Amino acid sequence: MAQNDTVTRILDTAEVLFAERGFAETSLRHITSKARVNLAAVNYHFGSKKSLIQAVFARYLDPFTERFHTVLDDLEQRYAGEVIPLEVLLDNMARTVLEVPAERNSLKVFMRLLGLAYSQAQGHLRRYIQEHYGSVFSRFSSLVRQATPELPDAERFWRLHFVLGTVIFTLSGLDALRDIAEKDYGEHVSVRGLIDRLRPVVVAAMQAPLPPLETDNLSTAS
Amino acid sequence: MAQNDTVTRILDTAEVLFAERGFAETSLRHITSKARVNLAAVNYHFGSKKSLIQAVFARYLDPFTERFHTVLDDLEQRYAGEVIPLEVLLDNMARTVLEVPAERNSLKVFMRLLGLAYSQAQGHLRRYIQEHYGSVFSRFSSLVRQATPELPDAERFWRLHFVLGTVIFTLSGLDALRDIAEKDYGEHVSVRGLIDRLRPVVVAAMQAPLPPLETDNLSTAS
DNA sequence: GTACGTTTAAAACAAATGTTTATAATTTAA
DNA sequence: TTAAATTATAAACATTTGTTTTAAACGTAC
Repeated sequence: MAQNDTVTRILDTAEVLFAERGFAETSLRHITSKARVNLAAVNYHFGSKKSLIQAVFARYLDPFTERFHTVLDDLEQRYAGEVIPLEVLLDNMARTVLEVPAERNSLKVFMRLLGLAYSQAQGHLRRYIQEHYGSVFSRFSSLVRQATPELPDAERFWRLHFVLGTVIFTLSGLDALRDIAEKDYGEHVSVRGLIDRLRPVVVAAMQAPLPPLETDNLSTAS
Repeated sequence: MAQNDTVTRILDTAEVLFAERGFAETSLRHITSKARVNLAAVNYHFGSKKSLIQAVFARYLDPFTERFHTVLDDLEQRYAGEVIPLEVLLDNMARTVLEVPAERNSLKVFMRLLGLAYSQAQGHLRRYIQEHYGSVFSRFSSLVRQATPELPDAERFWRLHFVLGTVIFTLSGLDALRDIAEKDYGEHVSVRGLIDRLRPVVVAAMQAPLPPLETDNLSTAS
């Protein structure tokens, strides 16, 4: 057995199980038995379950950030000081997101993991992602800022997260939704088809008219 | 001690802890100790942890569906055969969602629970919600259909879920986002303020131009 | 081939989990 | 007031969890 075969097999199995059932609901014994690997191997190679979770993310996010940085480099060079249009930015991001997991297991797993990273407690994960990959997001949102000068900063911040919510929520719950869509509308939808559907919606969301100024600020509900 | 005091105290504590940490990450001992109630009380009053989770949801969703049905009754009567405009439908739904938890703990908890119901495994919960509250959603989406006749059925289906994703994702992760927004833009945002921000975005998303017809269907990625 | 660092293996550990049981306390009704 | 039903309590139960330990197998360089 090659030296890193165990590590790879653990990661391959873990990412699928995590995506299917969440982090807390997936035991190391489930992972190791399905991967046909000894239980202690996880702690030996990764140190702890937390580190394993982080390693699963790193295997997607490391190549993604690297590629996305060069994509942004290319764009900045091509537009040479000119403002990069919003749709170009969004399209390139989508394309990069699609490319990275294409070689590996599946995009579905990746998006589901991203959704979990948001929704599950796992404070250590949020910290890890923020710390290791926060800079790419900063660079991207700075470009988005130049592309949407008409938006107030706070408004753009919220809309980016609105859009992020749409994408992650949809793609991470894709399986269930796809089943319904296929049953009710007899239509098989691929991930790429979904992204074609998302594009006009996302662009329209970012370019929606500004909300009316809030005159009263006597908000009560927390 | 009043007879149902224990039940109420368990529910009050459980919903907060569930919303903070998720279902699997919240132990019955944590709930009962914080609620100053005996551990066995949960199994005595609710039967199991799963049933407790369902009861937490029922306490929000039962009054919501009841109210929303009468709201829809009123609307149908007021528009008497005429098509109810999309914005009216969305506004009324938002208002109903806001009203129900206003009297109780907080809207934040409710939305966070909804987000968890989607993202956590908890197959029993999805089944429970579908079975008990599926009819309201059916009625609502049928009205949305009449309000957006220009949308193909499948497209409307997906856009409704896009929008649902935005709202649940944003409101369920509200705390973290609000902290950032307040720190970076020095702006305190209330839930109602957020909904004012969401309204134009949601409407724009639903009315976005249709995606181009997909000519090639040779999708590869799963 | 021997010695040494690395990896795998089986077993055991300590802690935490949901649930059940047996008993005590309390409320309810007659 | 007393008998019965309901609710609260403490303890124990049986699993499951992540982690550690100890020893065996493996590979590699001298």
